[in-house]
Amino acid sequence: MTPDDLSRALFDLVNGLVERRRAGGDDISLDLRAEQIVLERPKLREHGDWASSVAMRIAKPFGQNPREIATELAAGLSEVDGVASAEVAGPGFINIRLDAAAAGVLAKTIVEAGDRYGHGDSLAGRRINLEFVSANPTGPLHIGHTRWAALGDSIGRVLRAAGAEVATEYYINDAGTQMDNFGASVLAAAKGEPTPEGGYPGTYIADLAARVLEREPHLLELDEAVALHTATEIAYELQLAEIRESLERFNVHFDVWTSERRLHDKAPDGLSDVDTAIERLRAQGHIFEKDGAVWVRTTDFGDDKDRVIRRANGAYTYFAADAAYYLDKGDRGFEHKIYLLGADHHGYVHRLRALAGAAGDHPERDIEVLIGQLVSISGAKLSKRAGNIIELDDLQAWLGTDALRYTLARYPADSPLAIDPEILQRRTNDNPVFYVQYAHARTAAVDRNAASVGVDRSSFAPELLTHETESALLGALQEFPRIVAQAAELREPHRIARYIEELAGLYHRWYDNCRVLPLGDEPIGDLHRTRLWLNDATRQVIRNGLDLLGVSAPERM
RNA sequence: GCGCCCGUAGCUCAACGGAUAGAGCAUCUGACUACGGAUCAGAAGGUUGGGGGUUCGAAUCCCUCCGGGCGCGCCA
Repeated sequence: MTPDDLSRALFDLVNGLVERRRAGGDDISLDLRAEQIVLERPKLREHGDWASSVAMRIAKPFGQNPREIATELAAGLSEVDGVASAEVAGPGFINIRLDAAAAGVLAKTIVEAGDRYGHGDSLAGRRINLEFVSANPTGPLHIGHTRWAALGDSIGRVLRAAGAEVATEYYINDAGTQMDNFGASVLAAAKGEPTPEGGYPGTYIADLAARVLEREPHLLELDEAVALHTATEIAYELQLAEIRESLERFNVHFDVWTSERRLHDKAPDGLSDVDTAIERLRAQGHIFEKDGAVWVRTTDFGDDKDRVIRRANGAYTYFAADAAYYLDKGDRGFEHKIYLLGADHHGYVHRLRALAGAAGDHPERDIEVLIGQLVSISGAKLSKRAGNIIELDDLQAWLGTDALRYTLARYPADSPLAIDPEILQRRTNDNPVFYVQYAHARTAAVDRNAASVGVDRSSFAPELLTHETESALLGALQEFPRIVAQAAELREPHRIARYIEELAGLYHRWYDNCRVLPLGDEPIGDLHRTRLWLNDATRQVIRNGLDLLGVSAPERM
């Protein structure tokens, strides 16, 4: 008996009700789809395993008191196989309780599904392009990037779990003046000169300069322009490699790395991707020229002003490469593009939407911009090497990948976040990640102990799982696929974290009340063996949930 | 000035338009010679920034005011 089975049964009952009324001459206009029959997990256990508010929703077209409708539906539900009881409560809620066997079989279902439990097809057939971090390759990743890295990677995992085909992408801004300033800074450091105007501060520049000199000992003997180019290229390569390594260590993977330069490269026909992109926008009728510059009429799509795409001096703006990249994503078959941007870039949202519109796509449907607010952390040491920023590498070394990733994924992106490093370092239930990981380690310990005293999985009797902590635990386990689907739909991985925290709590309470191992010389029975299945199922779901967040599920701690 | 985001317990934050707004921390009281006490049981803590509106029902949607963050280049 899954929630889907239950809502289907309820749907049939509602339809039956409508037909009977119509046969009785009532004119009821109700167009109810099965998806609209939502079952909720009541906050209070005494309200049953599942609850539905459908009677209140359809009361108006029925022209009838919601409690009367609920009473009829509840009577029908009580007859459904696996339903122990269905009662009317409050203004017209139907509270449903499953019988123990119907609820308990889930334990075996989960164990058999394994890593796949929780995965679904709610986004099947969708091809989604997910771009995040995309930090300039001119320095180390900082705390802001760290939040988007954790969040973006988890969103990718959740979308895949919901059946979508996802490409995670990192856009490398390796063209433009910031690269010139970067190279000039490195070269100046190599010469022992002070940081030039507009250059990058921080001792990491000096470190890069030393490594550049190692690679190219004759750098300073080169012609100035050649030296600048050489320094820029080698430092760029080293810095980008460092960024990739930081991300890999942080358990964040990108499928595609796109270089902005590549978009400016001339093809054999003399046209770059950027040139082609502008022509494609022109063909759509959204390009005009003014004051010697080339513009995109982004105001047609809600932007507050039109945007220059090619300056009067002939140089392309950042926006031009972005247009080319956007079109490239579409050409590679991604209809849906998600961008994860920091709050300081929210002014760019209208431009991106306008870009989609100007390219002939749907500006609302085909592009989605998620804005992440700032994150702060008290007591973090500022990176001297990178000029008073907080570095990802330092945070990771300080707090650990698991604690950091979990914490950053635990809150919705759109609210500013203040992290307390003291709590993250504690190994008690103050610290949610340890609370959840400990619950997992405990399931593993129970498993080991069960094996050592001979409790095996040779029988499964779900009707024995009657303790209130068991039905509570089963109820939560049942919910996991819906939580994953919802997290994917809303792009909110924090829902996974909140869920596994609740699950861990329910597990600990069950553990305190229901023993898997026999006590003293008590003989091993079906109840012990069945509880071992429930232990396995909980372990599997906690592990699957942690995996969606990129956090490890330790067997021992 | 215009635009986007936020305002919930002392703190950090939850809550598909649903029932008595929930967790953790901090505070107070309890439980180990029983599968890991890194745990569990309980107490206390709120006019969801203010005021209107929409409806069976609003922290959630709309309007307005107050407070905070961020952004408004032929920069990237």
